[in-house]
Amino acid sequence: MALSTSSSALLRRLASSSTRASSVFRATFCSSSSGSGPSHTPPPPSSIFGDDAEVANVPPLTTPKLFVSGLSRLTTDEKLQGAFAPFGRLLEAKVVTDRVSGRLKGFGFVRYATIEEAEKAWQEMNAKFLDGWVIFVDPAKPRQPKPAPQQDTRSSHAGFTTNKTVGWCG
DNA sequence: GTTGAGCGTT
Repeated sequence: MALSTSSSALLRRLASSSTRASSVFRATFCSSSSGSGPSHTPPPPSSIFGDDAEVANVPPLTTPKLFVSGLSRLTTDEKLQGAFAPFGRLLEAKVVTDRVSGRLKGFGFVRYATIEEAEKAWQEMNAKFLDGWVIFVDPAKPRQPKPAPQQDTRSSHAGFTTNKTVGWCG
C-alpha cells in the first residue's frame, strides 16, 4: 500500500471543513462499533508483536527537508518555525508566498540539521493541528532541476578559439 | 478578512 501524499490528499479533503470536521473524525473513531456492541473498548493487543516488534512502518527519509501542506493562510514562517522548532534544529522554515497575490499559498518547507530530526518532526507533526488547520508533512522534493547554472555568455574569448596560424612564415 | 491544489522567490 502506498502511504504517501496520496493518502494525505485524501485526508485533507475530509479535514477541510474545520467546523464540520468533527463529524468526520467522529465517524472515524466510531467505525469499530457495529452498533449492537457495548460501550466497552477492548484493550489493544500490545503483545501481538512479541519481543520482535520491529515494524518498518516509517520509511527513512532521504532528505532533511520536509514539505508541509495544509497550512492556514494565517500561518507564517515564524509560526511554522515555532511549530517545528521543538522537534529538532531547524535550519530553515519557510512558507511559500504567492508573488502575484502577495498572500501565503498555504504550504511551506522546513529543513532540519539532520534527517533524523526531520523524521522525528515528520512523525510528530504529520496530521496535526496548526493554527486551526490540519497540516500534513511529507518529504520534500528537490526544488528545481537546476536549469541555468549561469554560464558566461559574454566570453567571446572562450577557450575554443582556433588558433589559426595565418600568414606565411617566409 | 481565506476556506483550499500543492513542492518554493531569494
